[in-house]
Amino acid sequence: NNGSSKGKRDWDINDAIVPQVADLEFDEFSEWSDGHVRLVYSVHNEEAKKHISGWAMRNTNNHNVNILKKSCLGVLVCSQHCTLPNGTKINLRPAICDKARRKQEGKACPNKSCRGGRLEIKPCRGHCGYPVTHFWRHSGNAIFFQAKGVHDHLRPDPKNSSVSKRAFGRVSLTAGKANANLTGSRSNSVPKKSVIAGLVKQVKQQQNLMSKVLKRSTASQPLGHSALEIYQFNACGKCTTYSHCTCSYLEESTRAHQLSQSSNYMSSSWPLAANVSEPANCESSANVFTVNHQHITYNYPIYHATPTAATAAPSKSPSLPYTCISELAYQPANQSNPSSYASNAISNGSCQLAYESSPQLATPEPEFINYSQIKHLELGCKSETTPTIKYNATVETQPVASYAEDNYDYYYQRESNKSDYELQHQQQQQHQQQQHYGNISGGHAHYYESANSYSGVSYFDTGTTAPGSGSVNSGAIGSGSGSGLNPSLEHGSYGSYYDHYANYEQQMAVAANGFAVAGGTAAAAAASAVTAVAPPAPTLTYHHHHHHHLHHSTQHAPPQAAAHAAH
DNA sequence: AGGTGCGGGGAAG
DNA sequence: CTTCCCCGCACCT
Repeated sequence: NNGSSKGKRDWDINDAIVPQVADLEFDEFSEWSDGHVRLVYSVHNEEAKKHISGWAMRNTNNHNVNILKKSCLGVLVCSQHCTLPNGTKINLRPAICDKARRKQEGKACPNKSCRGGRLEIKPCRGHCGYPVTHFWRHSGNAIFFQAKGVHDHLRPDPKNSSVSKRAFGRVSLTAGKANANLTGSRSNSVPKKSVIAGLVKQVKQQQNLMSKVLKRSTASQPLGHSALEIYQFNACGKCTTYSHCTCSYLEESTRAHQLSQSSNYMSSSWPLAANVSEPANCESSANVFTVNHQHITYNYPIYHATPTAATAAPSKSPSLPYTCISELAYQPANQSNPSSYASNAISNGSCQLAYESSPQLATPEPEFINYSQIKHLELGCKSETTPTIKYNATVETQPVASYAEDNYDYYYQRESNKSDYELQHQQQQQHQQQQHYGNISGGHAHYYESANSYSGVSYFDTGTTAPGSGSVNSGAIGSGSGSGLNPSLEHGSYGSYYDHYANYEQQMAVAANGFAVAGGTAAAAAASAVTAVAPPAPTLTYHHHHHHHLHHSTQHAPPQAAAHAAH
């Protein structure tokens, strides 16, 4: 379904209304989705239900119960960047749990031939210098997935890989068979393991201290890299901030990126590297970090994906790569050839998205935007000057379906990323006389087991544009969990699983009634169904202290919702 | 023990 | 005031 089903992906995770997706059009689960991907899974998709990813994604609290946001933790690499016998690099999956991850850091490199290497996090900065983020949203019979950013690191090995086991399996630094093996093999060069252990301990303590002291300032930079350093690795070298970097991004760029990254990863490699100095340059395709510029589009998708927008979207030439929205807005679609991205990448200053350089783990973008409210942003990015968006936008303002950019499929249809990356990975492996390690190649399907009884669904809309939404109004709450469209979707034990957002959607549908019709019968049905309810316009608010939920001035969605909103 | 998600609360801008 | 992230908790595997 690469690029094919048009309209299918004409949505953004933040849209008030996400399109309904026919059962037949659900995507196959993508464990390694990379790049700007939007996928729609069935609510019956076990992996999707678990929000699984091959990447080490950790939950980041965005105080939006309707959209789960996760950010990439990167990979664990050897501080010495040693090479395994098979020619690959240490590339382990960081533990999701903070505590566990902390324990991982500083551990001895599991590579027997490595001398003194220790594991350290190579943070993901694939999204404008920030970690790649994944968003999950349950709606109707579908689970919407959206990824932002392109991982600037290799795929981590599965947790149960041999290397991983050696690294983390009950092996302490001072004792244990595996460790004994490791240190034994290099004992001739390394004086005493106790020394290593001591060093590691030191490092760990230092890290702890650092994290204590510096806390937020280093939060997103576990290794204590300055914003400048990050910049050097992610910005184009021309722009003073990410905000200003207008390097564009193409599908093809991913490949280039991945490949170059791979090689770079092999040779130089941050964070250890003393050659951190080499600033990425847009023009230089050779430069690993050049491609790291996913920009504004991530945060302010060009699309306003309402059913209408989706269908009514005029088909502009899918020529432009990822660029600042402003560029997209202003540049004529003149290059249908992705390979030209390099040259295209240099446009400067048009985008002024003001991502502050403050280190943050998660992406700086607004968590939940009613894009109907921020149409203008498409031109202004997140400009400092522009008062920007108000996230407490209300339904009063109608979504505008007129500015849909149909470059979407081109931009966001990133199914190819996967193969791109695999390509890269493969190449790397072949490049080094690939031996075994079948488990880290694309070979294995999912190293997560599917559980039938998973009940941890949190992000669920009964809304969408799905028809037969008799339960829409009261639905999404508790038991029924919505119109029987998803019988298997139980709301588990987490009390807060139901969707106000759904209601919001409904109301948006009402508000947008006029144009929603174009969305098709389904949408229309939903819209009209809701119309009957005619709920007061809910306010999408993000400032109710930390409870960024939808607040409905009144409830047509009684108890739970009320309780929830009561926060 | 680790993965996952929720949500409080502090901190920064 | 808004936004972000750390951290602890609860629950699950």
